[in-house]
Amino acid sequence: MVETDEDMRAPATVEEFRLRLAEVLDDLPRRLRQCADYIAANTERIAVSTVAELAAGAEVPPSALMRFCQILGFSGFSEMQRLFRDAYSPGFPDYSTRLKNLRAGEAGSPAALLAEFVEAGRLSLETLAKQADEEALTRAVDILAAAGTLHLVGYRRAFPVSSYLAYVLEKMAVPAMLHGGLGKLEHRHALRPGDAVLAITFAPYSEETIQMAAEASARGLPVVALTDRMTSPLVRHATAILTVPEVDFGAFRSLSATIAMAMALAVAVGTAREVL
Amino acid sequence: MVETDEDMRAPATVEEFRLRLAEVLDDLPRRLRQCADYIAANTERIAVSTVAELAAGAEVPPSALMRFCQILGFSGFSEMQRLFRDAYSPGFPDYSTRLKNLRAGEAGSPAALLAEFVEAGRLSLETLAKQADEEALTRAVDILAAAGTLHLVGYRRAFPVSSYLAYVLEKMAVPAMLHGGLGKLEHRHALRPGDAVLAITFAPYSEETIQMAAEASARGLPVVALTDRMTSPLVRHATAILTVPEVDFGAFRSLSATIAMAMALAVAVGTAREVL
DNA sequence: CTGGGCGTGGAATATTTATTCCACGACGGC
DNA sequence: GCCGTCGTGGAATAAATATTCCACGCCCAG
Repeated sequence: MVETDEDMRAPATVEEFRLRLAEVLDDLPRRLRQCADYIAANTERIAVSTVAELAAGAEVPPSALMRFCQILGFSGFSEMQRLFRDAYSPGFPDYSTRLKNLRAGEAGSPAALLAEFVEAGRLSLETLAKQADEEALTRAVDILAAAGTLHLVGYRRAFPVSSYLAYVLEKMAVPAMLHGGLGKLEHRHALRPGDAVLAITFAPYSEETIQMAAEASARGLPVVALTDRMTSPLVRHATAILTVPEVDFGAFRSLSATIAMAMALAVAVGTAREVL
Repeated sequence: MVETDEDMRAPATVEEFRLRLAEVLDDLPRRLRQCADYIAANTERIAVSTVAELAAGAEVPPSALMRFCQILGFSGFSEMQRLFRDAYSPGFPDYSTRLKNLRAGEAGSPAALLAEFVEAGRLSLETLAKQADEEALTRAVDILAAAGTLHLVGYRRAFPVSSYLAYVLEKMAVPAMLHGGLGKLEHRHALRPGDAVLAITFAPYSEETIQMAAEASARGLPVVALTDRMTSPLVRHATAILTVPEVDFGAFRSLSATIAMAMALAVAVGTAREVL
């Protein structure tokens, strides 16, 4: 029973545990690697889970997780768990308590800011869930699924959303073209018959986006608008209108709801097109 | 089997649990009273202890504690424990499974998809609030506030985040340079002494981002990593590490938590710099 | 006192959970 | 292309843990 190249003693603190984890990470076979990843991402759950639960989370059989514990230097899962159970400090039982705690820090502290953004995002999502216009969404999907190339238009704050859409659509093999953002390039001539435009803008609305939408609608191309309210200047040019309620924190917008909407749109369009 | 004067259903939340506890406290025989006292004082240990351990703590035999659980309305200790384990970290282990089914099941009406993305975002944000590392966040802010130009590195999925950061930082008059994303330009030579790098990447990690971080750290520049887990290859090059838990489904990631973190970072850095 | 009900502890049992073990299969070196 | 090694998953087993059950004794009412 030689201790080949493995460290014999088990980590005694959570910190040691992390180090050990990083240490072994590189040369680990597939399944054990999965364990390491999952455990690293969910360390806090070790204390309150069973082998079976963690193994399921990591998508490995329990025996793999068992071996993993041993490689880390523990005699088995129980020993590893004991480490985390002992170190278990009540943490923060539930979301609202924790949020209060974060906010309580001096105003403007990074943690307090984080709390505000998290809350803003959550509120936005909740509102979106309540008041989403399903009909408009379905219409938008139909339009985009039927079109040739999709033109994604979004400047400034909307650019992160449109660029993400471009990425996701590409993954789904949907032809899409990203306009706006960096190079201020004029792609107007790229609009071709059969194409559709997905225009994204929020107050204060960007002129370029509105013009693009206007141009497309003048040429008879369908325009899907993703914007903040029904009074948006985009509305007059749009064939389908999706509004997302976004709660701002100061001048800063969380984008959570917008991205959720954009993703739903993208995936729906992607699957609809696959079928065709 | 009459339910004399006892409430039949078990508490469903920690709050309900506390109420129930206070409610029964008064008329309780000696041993059960001891249980109640001990449990009230050590509620947080329930999630990570065995019946025997808690019983020992309360100085009662296990069977007494057992009866106590039942009086509270639970079927037994296990059920009570489950309440606290779930409260500690809400189960999204089965979440990715849910999304898989959604795709496989061909179900996805656009509205259903939207609901899923909303839920994923909400979950991500809550988890972020619970397990954010305040210390690391503060460190990251200090580093970035003290630096010259900030280099934002994020390809693919991370690009929306870094581009949003670029936008916000510009608004706050913080000198920042956006790398990666579209033009595949090599900006490596742009790194200058006194600068700092904010690198963003998630599994599967993009090679370019890691190289950039490596380069910076080799030159002695501080690197802040915004990534998904502690096993990220970015970790070895980073001066400060921020991890965000994001419910993730192939290419479809809600990004809510990531953006919340990024925004908090940007605003904190912006205000810190103003003061200087 | 004395009988009945209730609280009690501990021992027996059921159940869950961890851990070991081994046969199979892939992979790489010879 | 064969053999040895190593990774793997699942089934068998061991251990821990929860849960039930019952006999005893205290206390109070009659």
